[in-house]
Amino acid sequence: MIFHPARIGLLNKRALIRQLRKDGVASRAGLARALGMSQPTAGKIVDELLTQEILEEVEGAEANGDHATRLGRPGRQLQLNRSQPSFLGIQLGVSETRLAELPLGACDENDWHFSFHHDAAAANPAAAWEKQLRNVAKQLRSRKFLGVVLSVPGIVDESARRILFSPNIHWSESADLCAAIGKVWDAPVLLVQEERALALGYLTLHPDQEDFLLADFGEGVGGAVIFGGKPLMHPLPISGEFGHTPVLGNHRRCGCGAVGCVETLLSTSGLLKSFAAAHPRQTASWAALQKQLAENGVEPWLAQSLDAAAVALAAALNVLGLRRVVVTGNLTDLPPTVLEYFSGAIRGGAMWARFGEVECVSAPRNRTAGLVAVGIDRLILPEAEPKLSRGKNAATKLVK
Amino acid sequence: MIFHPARIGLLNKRALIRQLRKDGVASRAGLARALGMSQPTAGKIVDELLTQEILEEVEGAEANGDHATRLGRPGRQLQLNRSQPSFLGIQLGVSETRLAELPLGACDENDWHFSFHHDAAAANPAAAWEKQLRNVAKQLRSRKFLGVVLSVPGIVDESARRILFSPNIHWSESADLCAAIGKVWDAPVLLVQEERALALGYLTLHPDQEDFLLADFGEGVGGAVIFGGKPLMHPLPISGEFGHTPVLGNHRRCGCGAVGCVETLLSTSGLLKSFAAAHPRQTASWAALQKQLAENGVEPWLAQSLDAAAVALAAALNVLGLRRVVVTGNLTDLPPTVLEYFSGAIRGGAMWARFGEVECVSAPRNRTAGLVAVGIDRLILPEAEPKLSRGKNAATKLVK
DNA sequence: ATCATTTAATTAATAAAACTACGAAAGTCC
DNA sequence: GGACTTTCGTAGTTTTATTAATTAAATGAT
Repeated sequence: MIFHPARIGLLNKRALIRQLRKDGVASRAGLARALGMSQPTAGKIVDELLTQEILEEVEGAEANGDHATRLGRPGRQLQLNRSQPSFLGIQLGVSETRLAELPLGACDENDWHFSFHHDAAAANPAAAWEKQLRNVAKQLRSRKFLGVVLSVPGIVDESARRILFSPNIHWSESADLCAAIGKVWDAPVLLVQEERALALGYLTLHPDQEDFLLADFGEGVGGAVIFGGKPLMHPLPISGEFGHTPVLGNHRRCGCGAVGCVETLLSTSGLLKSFAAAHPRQTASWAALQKQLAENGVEPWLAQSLDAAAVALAAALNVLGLRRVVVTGNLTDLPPTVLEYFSGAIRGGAMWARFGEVECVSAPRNRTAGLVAVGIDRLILPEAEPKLSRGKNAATKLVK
Repeated sequence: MIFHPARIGLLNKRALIRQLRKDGVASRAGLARALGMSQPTAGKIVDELLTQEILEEVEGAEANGDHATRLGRPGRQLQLNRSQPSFLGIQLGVSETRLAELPLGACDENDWHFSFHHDAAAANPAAAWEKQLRNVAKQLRSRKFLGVVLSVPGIVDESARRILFSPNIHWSESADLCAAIGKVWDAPVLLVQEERALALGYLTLHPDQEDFLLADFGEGVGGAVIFGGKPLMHPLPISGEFGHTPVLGNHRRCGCGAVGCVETLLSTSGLLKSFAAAHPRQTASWAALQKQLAENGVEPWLAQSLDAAAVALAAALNVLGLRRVVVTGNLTDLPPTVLEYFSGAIRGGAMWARFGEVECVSAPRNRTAGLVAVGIDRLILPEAEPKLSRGKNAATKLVK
């Protein structure tokens, strides 16, 4: 990326919004201080964002943060616009799609306003899906959005907005869901890999934690890395996929086509399968599993699976130089001893544990916050368009 | 990092030098084209770098690259200064230290001009080392360098210039080697983790390959990641350490304090140990190992070790979204079947192998090129000094 | 109640860096 | 030798952020 003056304004604007997302509420002066820019600059950016209705002034708010002062003229506090929905968030689940109208600021809670079940038996599931979308569209208060953000599990090419591989929602691979959404709502459509959205959601709610690996356990097992406060982006449309690391000695077939993946052991169905194998007489239900583990602690079959996943995670931590794992999904829904064991196993393999603390925390899934973060990053602040800069000189020359 | 006009010039200068390192030789116009900047800008930057003697004009050279044209006024070709050494490179090995005077451009070959063995038995090994440095200094043609770059194996805090942990050169941990160098040569001293230097060296010689994981096998086992043409930098002073990922079922003690690390299986000594265990009657020498493998192919004991390392690497590839592994060190010194087996094992665990090509190539170690790359990046172009920008406003305020 | 103090926000002038446009220089091709 | 093409440098413009100075709005002491 080449920098010219016309571009750097955007970068500072981006930094300011990011800071404001961290602080929640801040004044022009506070932002300037935190970012190391001059007050006139911060003021000018804020004014611009106010006219765009991306920010709004907040009345009764007091300055928070370290620099809380009582003296002097009080700053006019600012926040990301909460008064109106800016984005439409859509979560494509395995059997269900959920939708929510999302304002730019403050979506701590995971309240999805609409949902419908998929009709996988339909002749054309994608068409049926689009029809249900239209149905929802009628019920929405707002017609117009800054953008629509769709989160999808599996392997996703976010820039090309294509679903490359989705073992549990196969029908979504051939369908161009973004195009379908574009037909229903007249707004730019963004596609996000699900775990990346979860990681960004965690980041929004814990803005101080700028480096971690999020590991999500559900129908599948996957993850995402936040590195320096930003999602680790990748040359390939694949990343965070520790769940498809093979476990030596494990021979279960995985949905991805390989054999022995971590996912076959620790996905919901994988856990139940192992549970059933270890306790043939019990009903292999999630409730029974919870009860069994609550009574007996981490049984050997589970310990082995956790050890294997921990090695894959530790390998990633060691290579990336991270020290924090955030666990979401089904593992957080089992007795706490399970997560304790898992934490210990990760620490055992993470090299940094020999020098300092390695943390492994559990967290609820925070999709909405993540979807908003994606929308802000990619729509409000169209950061890098290297084509634009490069194309102007290089491309025309080449054509010629 | 906050951007103001005074800063962005550096970024473009950095981009230009990087491009020139890629191309080897290029004209002002060619650089402007490649980088998408205007010709006046490129010209101005080049002029500045010429007066600093970082670049030099080259006489008889023809334009190379895709855009080779015969028409029009021929461009004056430029290259990184080769006519005089700019950096002093020092490689701290286990038993030996090697030194080389390095020009900015063109150090394809690994010719080290000076070397000496360590006196580990000395009462004060660090002082003995410094003395030997002085000895070398007398023999050097050049007294004055832009900088001295020291590469060290182990765990290194590059910004603090401290060696935190070096299992094979323990005496280096307590000694402040950079300070010692600073006493001998009056120039800024940079510290680089060895594998990172190797990775940067590979990048210099293969500038088109911007994303890969380098895995080095020697006295220890370690690696480094190049991500988007830059070394993946890390919040912790630790990264690339796939060698210290535990292998389930392996109980060898590792120099790092843990048990079962990959390194205990695939370091030179680890390989010989396994070889000896598998063939008690043979002499456990490297030559014997080579011979045995050349005759018998990859034996089961080796296959197991390679499989384990491959899983750790695959986990990292999957999480990072990479598709290329560059192998250096002792593994490249064994019969080719070994690397073939290893490649296959990595492909088996790398998820991208199900969708496209995963490459695993071997390469010689290229330290000198890496040391130069480090010197250029950190000395000639002092990129990010967030303190500077931030401190001016924030710090003074706080003090006050 | 008034005034000094402190912090916030705005305005004006300055500096840095990149861009476009134009023209001179230095080759090739006919 | 002239037409053409490409390179390189100069001049003037634009964008952006900075510093310095000014106005605004609160607290606290006399």
